[in-house]
Amino acid sequence: MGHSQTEKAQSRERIVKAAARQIREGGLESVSIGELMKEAKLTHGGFYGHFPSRSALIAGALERALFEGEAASVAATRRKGPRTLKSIVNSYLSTAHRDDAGSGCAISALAGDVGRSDAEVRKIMMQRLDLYFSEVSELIGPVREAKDLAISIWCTMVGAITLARVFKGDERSDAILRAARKTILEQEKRAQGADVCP
Amino acid sequence: MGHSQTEKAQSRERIVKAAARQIREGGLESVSIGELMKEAKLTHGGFYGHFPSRSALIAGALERALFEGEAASVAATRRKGPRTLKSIVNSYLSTAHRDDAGSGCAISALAGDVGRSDAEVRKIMMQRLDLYFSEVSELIGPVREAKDLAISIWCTMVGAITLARVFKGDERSDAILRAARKTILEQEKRAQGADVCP
DNA sequence: TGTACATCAGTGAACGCGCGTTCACTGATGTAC
DNA sequence: TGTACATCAGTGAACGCGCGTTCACTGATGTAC
Repeated sequence: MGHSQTEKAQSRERIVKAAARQIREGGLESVSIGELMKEAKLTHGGFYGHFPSRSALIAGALERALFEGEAASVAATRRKGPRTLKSIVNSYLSTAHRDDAGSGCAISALAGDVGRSDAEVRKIMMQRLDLYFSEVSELIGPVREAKDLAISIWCTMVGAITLARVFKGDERSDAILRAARKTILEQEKRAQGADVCP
Repeated sequence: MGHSQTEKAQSRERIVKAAARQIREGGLESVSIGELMKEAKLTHGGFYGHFPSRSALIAGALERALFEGEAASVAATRRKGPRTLKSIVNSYLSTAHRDDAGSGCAISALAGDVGRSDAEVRKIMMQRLDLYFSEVSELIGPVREAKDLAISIWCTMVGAITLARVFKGDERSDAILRAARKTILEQEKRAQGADVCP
């Protein structure tokens, strides 16, 4: 093996990709360097040519997982026309998303773990969440308190996926997703018609 | 040391109590038998006189954590008069609860971990969640879709505490709790006045 | 009441295991001449 | 074009460490007579 930048970069890519999936499936602490390097078709010793330590990898994997999770959501919604709050909520609170944590949103998969992690790791997720809050807020439109509603909607979505996964394999799991979808979409309607009704 | 049932039971109590706190602070996997037994003023070998394995302890600790978390909520609300949805939501989504995961609700602390655990562990949390959904549903009152709203409110509460912990130490953390409280209490009002307005 | 024995919660040394990390080495490729 | 050397991504043995678990033992208490 020579030293083309491309080949090393491809190896690193395989490592990070495998780690980004692993942490979403099994949690931040579920990554074993031996297992990870096998998945990347390398041996364990080579790991330290790419990352200074396991914890540096985890930070990188979290960033990647957040990015991939968002990309998956965009792909799922764009397929069905413009990206609206309704299309985001419906794809986020889908059984497909619940059942495939490994390629889904890293917030619902890892917010609990990240809340117990150090400031560096929490900052990575905080920055993403800020983006997401703003995105939803703008989709709600120029309404009083759109930002608060956007934050609350994100809380509901994250809580719903998390609880639906606790109930996985049970009919109550689907009921949780349905209840959350319904409530969120009603809130959006009321917020946008708020100047009309009372 | 003799063999009074009381003394052994007290030891077990110290072990479970320490574990119930530990899992809420550090996650289900954060329990080390050595550390745990030190906290319980015992040596590590004695552990297996109380539990057949580490995973049996974790199931027991989760049950205990759920029970303690609910007791803490009841204590916090009862202090201020009757237990209403408003008092529950305000104590649940308080900075005190966010900042003291170790004695708080085990759902927000551990739902993410439990979602990745085996069926036995998930069942323990599922049963508790069913109770909580019903309790909130009854507090909302005899309204159409009270159960769905109760479920959705629980999703919002769990998501809000989880995300507020990601932002801990930052002003945005308080903003998340505030936004969720506001939205939930508005939803309750609308649900109960739903036959009036439109 | 006093002695001998049974019980059993807890002790602590020892075990095998998997882990993160280090490091001397390999061998394929790129470069210099 | 061909040869000698430099580079460096990846290899795999070895390390120390903490972990869950086992087990022979201790010693305080309860019980039998």
